[in-house]
Amino acid sequence: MQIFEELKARGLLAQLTDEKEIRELINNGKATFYIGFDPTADSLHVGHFMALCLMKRLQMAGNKPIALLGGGTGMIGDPSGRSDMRSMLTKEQIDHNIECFKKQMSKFIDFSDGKALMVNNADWLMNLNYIELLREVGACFSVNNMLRAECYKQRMEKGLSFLEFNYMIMQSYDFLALYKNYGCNMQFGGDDQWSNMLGGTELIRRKLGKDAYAMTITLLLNSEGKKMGKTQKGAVWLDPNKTSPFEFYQYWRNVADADVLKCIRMLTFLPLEQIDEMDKWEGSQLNQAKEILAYELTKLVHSEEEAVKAQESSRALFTGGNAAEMPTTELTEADLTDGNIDILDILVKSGLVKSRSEGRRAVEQGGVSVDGDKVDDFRKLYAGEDLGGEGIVVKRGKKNFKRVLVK
RNA sequence: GGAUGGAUUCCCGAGUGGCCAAAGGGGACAGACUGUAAAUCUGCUGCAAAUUGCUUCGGUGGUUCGAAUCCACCUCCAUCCA
Repeated sequence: MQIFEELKARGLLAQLTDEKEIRELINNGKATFYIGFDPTADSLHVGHFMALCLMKRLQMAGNKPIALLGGGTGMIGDPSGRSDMRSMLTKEQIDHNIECFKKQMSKFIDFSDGKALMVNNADWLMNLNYIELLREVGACFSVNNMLRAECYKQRMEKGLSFLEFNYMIMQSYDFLALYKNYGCNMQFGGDDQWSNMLGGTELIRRKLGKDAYAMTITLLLNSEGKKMGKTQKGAVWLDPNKTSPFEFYQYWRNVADADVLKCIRMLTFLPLEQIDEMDKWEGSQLNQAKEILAYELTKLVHSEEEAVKAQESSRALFTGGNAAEMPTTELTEADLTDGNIDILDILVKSGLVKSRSEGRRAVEQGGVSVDGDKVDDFRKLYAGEDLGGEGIVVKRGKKNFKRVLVK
């Protein structure tokens, strides 16, 4: 099966400007394509991971990827799919985030020997001259058309600043610049980028009279239509310091039945035949599929070793046993009062709850246990000595565990 | 620049001088049931030394015994006019 057919079979393809041409190019390894990443945070997340996988797949098929870091576009902020304005990032934050992105990306994509490129659009966007840009590029855009673009629609009610309105123009200019400088003839991205990407192909056609192509991948939505990879605490990060491999594993272990196969298909590199086989699974058998999903993704993002550890811990914890590998909080003597610490402090310091009030509620509702025993008094004290060595395993709710020990 | 309407807790949204830590809904969290799923039911949802105290209704001042609520100024947003 060729790459284009594989992408299609995995349900990754959303919209394409020219299906025939794109298939021809990527199946024959003739595409030089780019995907843009705006440095909005200091770590990549699951959405970026999908884009990186796409990059990797296409690279393996002989195409040349360009990872575009949005040092310039990050200064503006993409309004697509947003109901309100992004908070403005400073130049320093953006530079820092870019450094973080670079490190993480190098783990996935082979940038050696020019097999892939990494460029920063600050290199050409920051030096643009306003009048020149308006004459050169501004003339090619119809405001009427721009206003019709899907990505601005939901902002028409809430308000859209001129700053953000220009995002599309910057992204289009990127495509033009990459086309000219690197012969980049294709742009890929999430489906929410569609209108921005079309802006680029249109600009290239007008300025150079050349054809360029755009293709979007399906956004990973759960059965409720919400973007996956988000928890109430925020995004599921790829940085192990922001989302530990165990938490990462657990996120995927807990996806809804309706979403497992879709995730396996779209996110893992497992062969399609094997996935089709799993597709027949039903009911509680799907639990196995969830384990596979969680294991495979943890392996891809972190390492095989981390995946094994996370899986073992997870199994042990949920079958009532004790696990060696689990998020741990180390306390010091300074956290103790007269050699003791109360349960609420333990909960707060381990991050299992945000405040003592919340911890108190959790205990009152019977949601807290220590080493398997339910805690029924929120005033309960623990002696420092009891937390030495292996410490204790504190559980809040069904799925939040933390080992707590005193050094 | 002018006119009008608006900003309330995670989100939507009620509240127009005390009975307001603030209705209702959504979400989140916890419990029951389960398969670490979904659905359903129940509880809960500012902070704390917790039958009490403290801090919150865009910001800053003011009126008042008492302000989310009244007044002044400011900031931001929407709609219409330029």
